[in-house]
Amino acid sequence: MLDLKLIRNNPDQVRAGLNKRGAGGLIDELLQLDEERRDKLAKVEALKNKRNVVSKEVGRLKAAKVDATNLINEMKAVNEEIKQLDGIVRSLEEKINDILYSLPNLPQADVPVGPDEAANVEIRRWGEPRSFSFEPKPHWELGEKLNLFDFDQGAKISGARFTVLKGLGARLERALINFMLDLHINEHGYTEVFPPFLVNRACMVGTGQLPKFEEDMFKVGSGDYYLIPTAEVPVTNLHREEILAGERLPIKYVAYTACFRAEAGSAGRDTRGLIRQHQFNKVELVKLTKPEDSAREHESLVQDAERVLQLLNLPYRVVLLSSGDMGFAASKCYDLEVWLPSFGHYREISSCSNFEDFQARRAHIRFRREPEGKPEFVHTLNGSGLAIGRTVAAIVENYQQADGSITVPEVLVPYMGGIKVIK
RNA sequence: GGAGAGAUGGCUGAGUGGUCGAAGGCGCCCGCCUCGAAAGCGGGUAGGGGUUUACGCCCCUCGCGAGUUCGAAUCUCGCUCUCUCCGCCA
Repeated sequence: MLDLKLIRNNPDQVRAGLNKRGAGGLIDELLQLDEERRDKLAKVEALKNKRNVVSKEVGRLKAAKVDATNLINEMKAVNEEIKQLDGIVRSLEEKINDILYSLPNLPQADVPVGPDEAANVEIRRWGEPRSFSFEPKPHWELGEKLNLFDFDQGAKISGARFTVLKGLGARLERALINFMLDLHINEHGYTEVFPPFLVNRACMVGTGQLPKFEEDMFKVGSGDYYLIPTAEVPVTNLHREEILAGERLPIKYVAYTACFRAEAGSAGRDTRGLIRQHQFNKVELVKLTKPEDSAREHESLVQDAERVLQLLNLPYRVVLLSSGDMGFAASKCYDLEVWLPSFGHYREISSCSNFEDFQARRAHIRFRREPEGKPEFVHTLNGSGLAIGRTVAAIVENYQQADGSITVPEVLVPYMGGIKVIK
């Protein structure tokens, strides 16, 4: 959520920023509603002040056994007026909040401007895509042949976009989860968190999934529960409504969770294989930082995610997303794209975003620099480190042999119980 | 699921209709004392919103939401959460 005071004081700057994302149209309406609200608020607060003063006077008169009927009757009339004005103020606030909650974050100055991924900028590449002496097969073919995944059974027990992992396929999934967690915990200094996979609505609003993207979420039962689309939601919201001591920052969490996405609007895309599933596993990195540190922490978060691909020896590139391709809440976002031989190009495997204070303002996550200092909003960041299913796909495809077997990346062998080849 | 108890500031804990945003204690901050520290002494110490060049002033908030009243932390109703006991259960 953007700061209403910032919009009030710098409407042109905000409008320009939002226009980079095609979302600047509501600012004038917002300003008008804001002005009207403040006008009505001043009126109703003056009346409330009068009520408070007179009520105290009534108390004094009664204590002195003096009749106060006139004052009481006068306040009854004032109360009617307060009630009416309060209603107007509340409905104006609802309209203001509806707009504020629907506005995306402002892009940072160095974010390339453009409507979609065509404007993204490649930052760097690591590793050389392997040249095959044979025609490389897609991961779904290799995996089904080796009995690592079963797409038909996934469809039978659940539906489209669900997959059953079996045998060494399930083992590989679990090995990757443990490998990534260990790396980030032991070498990158993150604290492990294992959160619930169901969260309440306030969490979803806090990180920006709601109210705008309800159709992408799975809602559970009659209650207030949502299946998490990413660990970002529960982990960032750990500190919702809190004021943290400044010396605790930066806070760095790593969490393995399953993730659940309705994939509304993705019908027909990536229908084969592990690339786009309703349920997938992911190891997620989350940081809470002081505002002045978030840019630096963003870069180091990307490097922490890159380290996973480097250790797995998977070729990848880092892409800076354009203003139009970034997620709703992001101010700046790097994607890590891994080389997939079956596609013949790079494919997103991690998304590392700096949200600045956008989520913190929604979720009321603040900190105090000094013990007596004023609370300020933290900056929140997160990134996949990495998406497990896409990593499995990348390993299967990049490590495939002519005979259809898969070499296990060296760092994973201990996590695979010493198995070096999947055949 | 059944029965009962509770929810007040960073923590603890008073407060059952009026001057209470809230006593006391702890913690924290500033000062005095000290070579320095501790102890002691004095003062300060919630969040949000509106307004103001500023000092300041005003409004709201005692789990959340309604209601009664001129006036609610205090009374009424609903909800959420926590604790104890029983049942069920991985």
